[in-house]
Amino acid sequence: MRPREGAVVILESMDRQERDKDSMGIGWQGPAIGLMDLDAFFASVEQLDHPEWRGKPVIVGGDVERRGVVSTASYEARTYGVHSAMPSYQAKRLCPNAIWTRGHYARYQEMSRRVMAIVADETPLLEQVSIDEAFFDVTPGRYSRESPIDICRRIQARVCELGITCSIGLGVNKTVAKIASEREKPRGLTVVLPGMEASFLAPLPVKAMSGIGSATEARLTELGIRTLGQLATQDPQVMERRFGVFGPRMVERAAGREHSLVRAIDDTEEAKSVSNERTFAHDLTSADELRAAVRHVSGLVGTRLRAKGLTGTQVTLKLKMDIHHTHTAQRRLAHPTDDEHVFGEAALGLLDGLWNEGTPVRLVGVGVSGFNDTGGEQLALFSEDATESDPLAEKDLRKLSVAADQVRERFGKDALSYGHDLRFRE
DNA sequence: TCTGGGGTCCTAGGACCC
DNA sequence: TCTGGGGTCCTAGGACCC
Repeated sequence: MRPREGAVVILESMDRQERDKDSMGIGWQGPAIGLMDLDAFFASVEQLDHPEWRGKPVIVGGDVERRGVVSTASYEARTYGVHSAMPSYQAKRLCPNAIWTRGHYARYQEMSRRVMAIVADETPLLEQVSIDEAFFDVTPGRYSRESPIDICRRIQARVCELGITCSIGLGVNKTVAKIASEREKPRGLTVVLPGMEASFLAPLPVKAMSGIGSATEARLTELGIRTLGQLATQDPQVMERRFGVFGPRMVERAAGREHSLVRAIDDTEEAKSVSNERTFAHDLTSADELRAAVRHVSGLVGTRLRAKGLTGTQVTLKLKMDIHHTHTAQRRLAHPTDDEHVFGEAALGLLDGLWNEGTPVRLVGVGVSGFNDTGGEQLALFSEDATESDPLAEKDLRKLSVAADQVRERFGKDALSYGHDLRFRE
């Protein structure tokens, strides 16, 4: 796959001569931050792996029957109006002929690692922000004297060789780079030259800036603030009273005055929490079903904790009754654990406080956090909980969990299930 | 036949301590 | 005749991101 011709958009007012000077790497003043975003990433990998799907609408997402949503739509599917986070039933209506797949996450991760390795090879300082996005620092003179624009072009060309494409935004800070990357997609390179950030940002709606979602957008609209230009002229103190620490930061970022640091992060950085959740095709209403679901989801979390070598002391139970009503409860454990028999029982203990028998539940989530904590030892003195006060039984149950991991590892994740797994329909 | 699943960060209120 | 105020920790919920 070749980079598209003519997709470079340089937002500036320099004349030709100035631009040539920049190509030699001496024209860029100040920091140069890039944001690389893979184009329709999951769908593109599917099209790479299934040549017969190329040029056709492909949707990676959940089943209609399971109340799923679209994860990624290929550009062909987008022409029908399909986009990420759209309920699958809507997408199916808009584009009945689309090719559907639930996705292959391990494969996306593998491709992601190869892309990130390319970026890391071009500049030593990168901050991976998700599976398909990374900031990188190409400030002239810091790691190389080369033009930042040339480095971006080369990253795009090398990613293309993998069979997928990316878009890049380049500017003096992260806010500008991120918004620029969305300007021209797919395969775009949008450069906001130093000094141009205020005029680049000013006409854009506030929601274009990451960190401003629909709730903040609504509150800003109430104040008559619709564009980043308007946001940039607000009194930081007034904004702090209304929006907390985020207020003044919004103003700085909207004005293009943010000073960003690219923090070296890769995907091996330790997570702060591990959680799984399941939405059910049909709401759960009985205590039996619900308890079985909590145990099942706890098992998913336990397997991942053990694979990552993490033990935590904080367990969270999450129940979603309907789209607007979600409740969570947390409990601290006596000792760090990675065993669902321990934290799963604690999660079941939280159930009583959150749920009244008969209330329909559409989603059950279980999370474990507190990975650098030794646990609430003192509190354990008062624990009546059998699994917590009988260390021998606890150890035996963990052996069972590890054995189950190994069976699933060898024979597939459906090879083994506990009795409670059969008590509800996922 | 009406919106997933994986995360992070911030805030507000209550408990508790001094 | 009586309840301030600061600090810290914990918990629940909300906003946001991809």
